[in-house]
Amino acid sequence: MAKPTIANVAQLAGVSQATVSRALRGATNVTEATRNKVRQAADQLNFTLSKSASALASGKTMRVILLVSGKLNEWFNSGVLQGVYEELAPFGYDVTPAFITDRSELDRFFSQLPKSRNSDAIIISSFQLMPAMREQLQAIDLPTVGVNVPAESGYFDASISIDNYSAMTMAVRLLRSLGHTNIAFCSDYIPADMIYNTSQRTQAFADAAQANATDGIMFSLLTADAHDAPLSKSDLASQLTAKLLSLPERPTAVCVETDQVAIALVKELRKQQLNVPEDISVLGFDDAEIAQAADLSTIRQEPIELGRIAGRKVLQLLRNEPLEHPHELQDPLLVLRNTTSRIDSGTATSE
Amino acid sequence: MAKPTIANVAQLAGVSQATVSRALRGATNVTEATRNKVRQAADQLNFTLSKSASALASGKTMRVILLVSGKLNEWFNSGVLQGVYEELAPFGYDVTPAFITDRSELDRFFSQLPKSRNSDAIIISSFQLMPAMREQLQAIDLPTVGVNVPAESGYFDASISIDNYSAMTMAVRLLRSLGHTNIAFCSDYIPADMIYNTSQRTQAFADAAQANATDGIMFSLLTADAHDAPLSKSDLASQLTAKLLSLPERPTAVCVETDQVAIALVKELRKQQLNVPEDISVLGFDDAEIAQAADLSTIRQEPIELGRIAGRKVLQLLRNEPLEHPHELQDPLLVLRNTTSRIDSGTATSE
DNA sequence: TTGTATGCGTTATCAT
DNA sequence: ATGATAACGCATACAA
Repeated sequence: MAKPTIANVAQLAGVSQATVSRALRGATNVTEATRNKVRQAADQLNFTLSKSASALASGKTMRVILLVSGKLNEWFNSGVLQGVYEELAPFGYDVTPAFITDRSELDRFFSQLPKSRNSDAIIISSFQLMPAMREQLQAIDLPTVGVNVPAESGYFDASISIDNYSAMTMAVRLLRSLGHTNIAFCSDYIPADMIYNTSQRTQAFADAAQANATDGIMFSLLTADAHDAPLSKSDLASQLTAKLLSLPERPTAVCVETDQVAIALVKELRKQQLNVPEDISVLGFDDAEIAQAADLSTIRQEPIELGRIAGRKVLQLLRNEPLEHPHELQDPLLVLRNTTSRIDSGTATSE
Repeated sequence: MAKPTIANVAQLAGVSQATVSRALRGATNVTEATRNKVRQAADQLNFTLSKSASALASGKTMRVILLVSGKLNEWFNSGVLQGVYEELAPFGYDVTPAFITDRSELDRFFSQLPKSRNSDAIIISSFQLMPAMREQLQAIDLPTVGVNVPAESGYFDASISIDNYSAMTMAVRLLRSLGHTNIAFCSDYIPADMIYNTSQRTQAFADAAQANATDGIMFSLLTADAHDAPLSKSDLASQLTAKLLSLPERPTAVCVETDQVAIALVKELRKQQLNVPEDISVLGFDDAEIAQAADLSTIRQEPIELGRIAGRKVLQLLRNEPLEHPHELQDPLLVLRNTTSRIDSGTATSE
């Protein structure tokens, strides 16, 4: 038989279509006896329910969209996907990933979003909230949960984000207690219409600097210059190194927005005859696999866990369960490895 | 309006439902004038076609399943996903990832596979062909393309795989021409019912060894012992190091099945006072991001490209286009960095 | 080129 | 607990 339908199963089992439907979906009001009959018949015919037909009839698509900024194979994004999948798959939900890398795609996606009846919920990861998005976001009647999004509630039904502010505060405190009094923060160049949430770290660092400004600590903010094309990590690193070394007083510690850049920076610094961590401490952000391989001290993010939490929130929303804490912040974790150390007093001035 | 249907659009545009359907899907037999009318009406109503309804009516789900072994956030898998997505998304296909980590899941998945009418095609990545799978695979009437699967055709309509044999041959040749005459291959422990295709590399190395056995080169195969739980990479590395150093004659070069393990091995070797690459060369496999960060010489695999090729094959299959070369092998690329070097004659004997 | 009518495979409402 | 039947929203064969 080419493609058995529910009718075939019903006939073979000697019951009605409705009963087959009920039996196969595990509805309560079916005798175990008939349920077994039906199951047997279904097995025999190699039958499974058609998701499309179910979706059409029930209004539930059993799919949730995961929209990420940047490519699907990026460390953070693929981790979130994994986490989301882990939570949703057991309940029969498919997760449909979508990714967006530039502004025009973003606009197009969001302008279509409110119309879409092709998923039951949508998870949005690591997007800055652009004005244009806000309207669209509110126009969606689907459950919407954010991952690593600005915590301003009202746009997402729920969200889970890394607490960047707490992270940078911890970082600054750590470096201070290691004796560092001249700390820099390196951020990648971020175009104005870009979408990543990482720029929040810059702000968080600035705030932390502000909070510690009184006790004579020096802070500097280093950013790569704008370019047409995105810089390679090593070009970026050498540019940042140059800026670092041309400061009036060379910092003894550097926070870097991303492990990748941090590692490139360490390489570049060593090339310039600066010892890491003896002469200068470097602290990354993420704790991706490479951080471990490179023995980089870093602030850990856990994308899989974020994805799981997001997945669970989706499930609750879908069941109309009230969320105790719709918007959560996750505390980051400092991972100390081999690129940070106590300041070597005496070496701290200049080269 | 809650959820506009095609009927609403038809009414607003003053045409029939059929015309709306045709216009919106870009069928040829529609006047540009009416198409515009329809588009306008659709925009105004915030209407998009329901995938479920389309799928039901047309028999095309516009989705393709990507099944991978191991987690979605693994380097290889997420790369393949990205590549597949890049090719399929522009044509309106959703890609639905699914992953499988153990044998029982695999059995369940494959036993359900033939029945499923929930996707138009299926891409299967990095699975060893188990006997049980073969039947199921043949029972599927969906287009099926494999990524990094054994090249035995007949089970997949198309496939694209890394040429492991060629890779290992290249690796052995390279090491030989660097003067190495005692070469080892390190593989992770792979349970008998496991699914990864990487074990093929072991075989390929054995074959390459065979082919070069005549001219006095020594080969050894090192495998981690079986354990209940999978070993951590560093535990694995220290175990392999121990085996390596307890060989009658210590090899001067080692191929390692995976970058991750290779890097851990390098660390362990250095801890044991062996200089890499001066005393011993290490060659990884994959060229994941960590390989670059760790300056590891390695054999490059390009998962994104593999995914793209698989995606294109799916598209062709879906269009019933004949494939010139349904089953392709991709030549690997040697990437020389800082863990391989010419043998230091004289140091080559023992520690 | 456009309209009419039917069917796609389920779920859900209402009976029984 | 089970059965009959009307949606669900669209695509397509056929007619005009």
